[in-house]
Amino acid sequence: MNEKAATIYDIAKLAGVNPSTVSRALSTPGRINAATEAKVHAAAKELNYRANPFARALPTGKTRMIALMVSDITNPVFFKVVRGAEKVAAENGYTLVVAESIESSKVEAETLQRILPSVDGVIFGTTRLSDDEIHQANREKPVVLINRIVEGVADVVPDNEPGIAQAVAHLASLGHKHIGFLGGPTASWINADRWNLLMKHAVEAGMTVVSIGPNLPTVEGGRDAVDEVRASGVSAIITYNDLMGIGLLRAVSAAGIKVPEELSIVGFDNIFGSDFTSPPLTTIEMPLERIGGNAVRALLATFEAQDGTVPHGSEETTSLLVRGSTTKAKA
Amino acid sequence: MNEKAATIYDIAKLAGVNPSTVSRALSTPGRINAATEAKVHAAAKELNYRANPFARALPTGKTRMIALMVSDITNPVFFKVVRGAEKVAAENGYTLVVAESIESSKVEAETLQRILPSVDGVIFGTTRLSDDEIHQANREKPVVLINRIVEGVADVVPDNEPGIAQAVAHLASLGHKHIGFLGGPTASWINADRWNLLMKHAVEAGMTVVSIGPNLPTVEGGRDAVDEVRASGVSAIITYNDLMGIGLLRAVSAAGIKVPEELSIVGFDNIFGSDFTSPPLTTIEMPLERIGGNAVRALLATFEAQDGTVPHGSEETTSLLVRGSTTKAKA
DNA sequence: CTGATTTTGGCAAGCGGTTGCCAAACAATT
DNA sequence: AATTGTTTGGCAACCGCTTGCCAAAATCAG
Repeated sequence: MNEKAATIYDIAKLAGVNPSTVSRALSTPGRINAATEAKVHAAAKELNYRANPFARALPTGKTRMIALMVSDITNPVFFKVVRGAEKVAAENGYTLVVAESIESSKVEAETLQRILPSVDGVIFGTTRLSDDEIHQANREKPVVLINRIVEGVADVVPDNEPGIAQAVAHLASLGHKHIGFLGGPTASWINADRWNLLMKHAVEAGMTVVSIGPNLPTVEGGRDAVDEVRASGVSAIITYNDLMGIGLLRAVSAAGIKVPEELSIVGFDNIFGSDFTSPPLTTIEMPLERIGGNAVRALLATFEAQDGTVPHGSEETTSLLVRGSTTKAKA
Repeated sequence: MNEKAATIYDIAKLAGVNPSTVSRALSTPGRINAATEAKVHAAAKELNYRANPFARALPTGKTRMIALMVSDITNPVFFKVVRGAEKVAAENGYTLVVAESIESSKVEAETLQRILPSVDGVIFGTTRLSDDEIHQANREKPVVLINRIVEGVADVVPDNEPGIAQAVAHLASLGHKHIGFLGGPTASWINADRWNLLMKHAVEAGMTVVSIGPNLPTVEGGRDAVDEVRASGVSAIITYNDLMGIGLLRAVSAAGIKVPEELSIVGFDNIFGSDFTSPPLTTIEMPLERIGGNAVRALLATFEAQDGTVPHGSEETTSLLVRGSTTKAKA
């Protein structure tokens, strides 16, 4: 429980050199004589030395830790994002701190305050923070936003358009004329983006499209939309996310409406479990793991960039994944 | 991006006192005069002071960070564990670092080495590490194990027995005589525990029980068991976890076997999505969120305990959650 | 009102690294 | 061989906070 870790002073003594030499041998390869360097490394190995990250962080200000803030860690959308981020962070010798804001901007702000001093930068999953608060954070430490665009702040947002275009084309080819969009959080940038793109493509395809909700972006939110969906008379509906799609699918089936024969449903994200339903949910896939990884890469890039430029967007894209919840519109 | 944070020296200057007084005012309430303390607090507020956690960690050795190691962060079993742990950690002013070992003991050992110096203690979700490696880690920093018991190391393991007893009783009351257990990782302590308890209770209930697999503890692992399950002739099967249960349910249905009429299936854990299937999976519920929270509490307790005692077990228990995947055995 | 006791707050030494500066040692140049 | 240029590695200050020690100030007893 209490083996005291070796310090550079221990190594210095063992190797018969000055602590500063040890420091340089370990963190500035080439700065000192190769033979001395080898001797120091040998001593370090022998003592099973691992640098105290705090002692290192003090003078340099660099902690090699990155925070990833998510609104709800039990939301499966984040699983793969976290994995992708964790993987890239570890590859680069960084440690990822995952924090949850429990869908509350107050908690999020507090957590941010608690964590900010400990990390070199922050990635916001879906944040509830205002643009101002984000700018404020960005003034202290580099920030990367996932699925949101704020002027002057780095972001990673995949292109929603291909997936939506494909989904619309898919529904059009199945004869759907009047479709719906079950909306999620109105404050959400991505919700607006998806809705706007859907309108654009639906109109271009000669369909009419209506907005339903907005509801909570959860299974319950989907379930609660069944009356409104039914009342709207649409033959197909695209939901803000899979959670809502799954909730809707299950509630609608329970109400005796056949999916997909009487109602086609398209989700968004391809989360874990979206293929567990009967029928399995047709969905627009987001490359979540790559998004998480790219967010970390973007953050690391801002660490390098002394010119203050911030990376934007992403080469990532979305695409339709046709499963069982869509079929021909009833004649 | 670069606003330099205020230090206790800035506060000291503003409040007209010595830095050490500031330090005491902030971290040892009552140590100094109430008026002075108030003055310091006012100054701190004004400068928007937040202590540099690294500077604090250096002399004290306490980082107020806890690591939670999980084998696979995309495994839904961990979502709630992480949430519970994060919540309790935050409540106590600790920051949770979640690390993933990608189901590899090599990665796990490396990650552990990287993280250990930064944290006050470690919680192992399902670890692949050997008892020796765990003891080694426990020698450096306090360790808490979830779902595993190792001599001399603190653990949080809920009682599997009630849930299994209830599941057996449930199946017995439905007329099942010959049941199966689809096993997961053989090296897993909890897999053995579940199997042993199942044998005990099945025998007591006058049933026969066979072990099938072991397979991977994933949806694929469940899917791959369909032939063996079919060959075994069991009328009901309990799977090591829900992932396997879901995989089996879907594969078996796809093969034309009706669930639950021809085969009853009981999962384990009640993970996210286990109610998405048709029929929804009957499962033995684990109080995952509480387990995560209790693991953190256990760790915090060892921080306090100077006598080196380690907490064991948990008041948490398991219970059967009957949904749609179980019914009467065919006559 | 004086001596003893308790409060209060300053001083300074760390915690374990990093790094600018400099001198000694060595190599290269004429 | 003398001079200039490079390496190499030691010294010491510093990062921001904590804490043991001590003296001055305030409080309490007698």
